[in-house]
Amino acid sequence: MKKVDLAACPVCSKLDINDEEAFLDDLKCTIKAYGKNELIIRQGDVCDALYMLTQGSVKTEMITENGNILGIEIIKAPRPLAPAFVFSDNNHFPVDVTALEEVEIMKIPKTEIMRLMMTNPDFMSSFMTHNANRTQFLTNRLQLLSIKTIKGKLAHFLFENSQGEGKPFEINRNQTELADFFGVARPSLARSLSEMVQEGLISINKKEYIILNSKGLRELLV
Amino acid sequence: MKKVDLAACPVCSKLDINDEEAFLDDLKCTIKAYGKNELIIRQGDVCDALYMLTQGSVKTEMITENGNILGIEIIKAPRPLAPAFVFSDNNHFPVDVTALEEVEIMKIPKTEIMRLMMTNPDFMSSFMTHNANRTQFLTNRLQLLSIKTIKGKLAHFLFENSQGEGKPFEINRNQTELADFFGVARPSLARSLSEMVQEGLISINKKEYIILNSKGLRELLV
DNA sequence: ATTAAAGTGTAACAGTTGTTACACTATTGA
DNA sequence: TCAATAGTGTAACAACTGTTACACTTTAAT
Repeated sequence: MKKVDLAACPVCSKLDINDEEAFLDDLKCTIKAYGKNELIIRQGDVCDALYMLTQGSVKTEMITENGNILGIEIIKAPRPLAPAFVFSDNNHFPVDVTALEEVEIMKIPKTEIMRLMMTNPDFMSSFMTHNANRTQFLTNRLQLLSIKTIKGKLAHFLFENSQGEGKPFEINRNQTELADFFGVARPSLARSLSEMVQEGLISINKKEYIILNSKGLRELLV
Repeated sequence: MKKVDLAACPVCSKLDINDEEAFLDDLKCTIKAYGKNELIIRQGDVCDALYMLTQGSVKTEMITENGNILGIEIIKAPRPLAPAFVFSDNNHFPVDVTALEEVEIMKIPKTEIMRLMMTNPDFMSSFMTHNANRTQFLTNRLQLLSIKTIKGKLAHFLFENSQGEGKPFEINRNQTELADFFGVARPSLARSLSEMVQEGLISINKKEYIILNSKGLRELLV
């Protein structure tokens, strides 16, 4: 079995690394590989186990009832996928999960997770914290979506990623992906971006952005 | 101390009821009362304890950066408030919490929660499930917000609450609250509602709604 | 019963976003 | 190097929503 970097995983980081092999040997789980662009999990699938992404990276996206795509996030190994849903009463996945490259998924039964939490306080604590952080992530998405104007969303998003006025920073999404992330149409996003550049609020060079006028940018949030 | 209906609380329901008194006696916690319309928790407050709503009801709402209000939900006792955030790395409350009537809040330190989870597997399981359900709730909110048209949101919302075509059902929110819930302007919501009534899709009498044409209503989601 | 407050219906207009279409540039693989 | 593909810039118009304003109805309180 390929070695997994347990220490890098948010829910396993506190495990005693010396026990790692024993830990993995004891664990009853199955591993499955997926190719690039393959659909790993479909929105609505029953979630009866913990899906741990051990190799590669995936994207998650929510398909709304009117067929639009709402980008959620990009996840890199090692990290669990939607861990909270293993325990929910209505245990269905809320998103589509698609492989961005060659991917390996470890599927750990719910009973095993329960056993780990019982016997391993550190695992339990990490698991709780990770789920709490996921909730916070969703809350942030909610906040972003609730900003009504595209420029407002952009301002919020740019402030979140910037280190300060004048300092260049990278956004590793293209316009189409950004538009999906915001839940808006691509040409509308492009229009807002070019207007903000014309107004001297920001500058854009490929995927490198600079905030030129944070005061003016902040006014878009008012 | 006023008796609390532990069995009705989602995270305590599996506790042995015979131990209830001992459970509450052992628990190191403080209780505080709030009056109607009093602000109990402010968005951004540090969350270093579990806030358990033991009496009354509250509403939670998110204030966006542009000052708009996004209604989240109405919570009735007994239920914990934002339990997941006790364990998050950035443990700040994501919402304002306001008392809708006379309210009592039990504040349980994080260390006590940890102890309960360690010593009481049923509590742990309930706590996990409850947090998972909360995540699912947020996901649903996200899905609702990501529907772009007001009529689409309404259709989604009405289907969610209806028992079927022709069967009346109650919506216990007025138009202003519904508009906040959807994150739209009140007159815009009223316009959409009256158009949907005129088109024969639904009927409205005070807070009683009926879906008259579910086929037509479903088309608003496409 | 009367008054104040809350909630609803509606209109006109401004503003923002979506849609569609097409030209152009950049990137990638053969 | 070339061709194919992906990504970007932009325009015109339609569609939808927000804003503001005001009349009206219902509810709650005194």
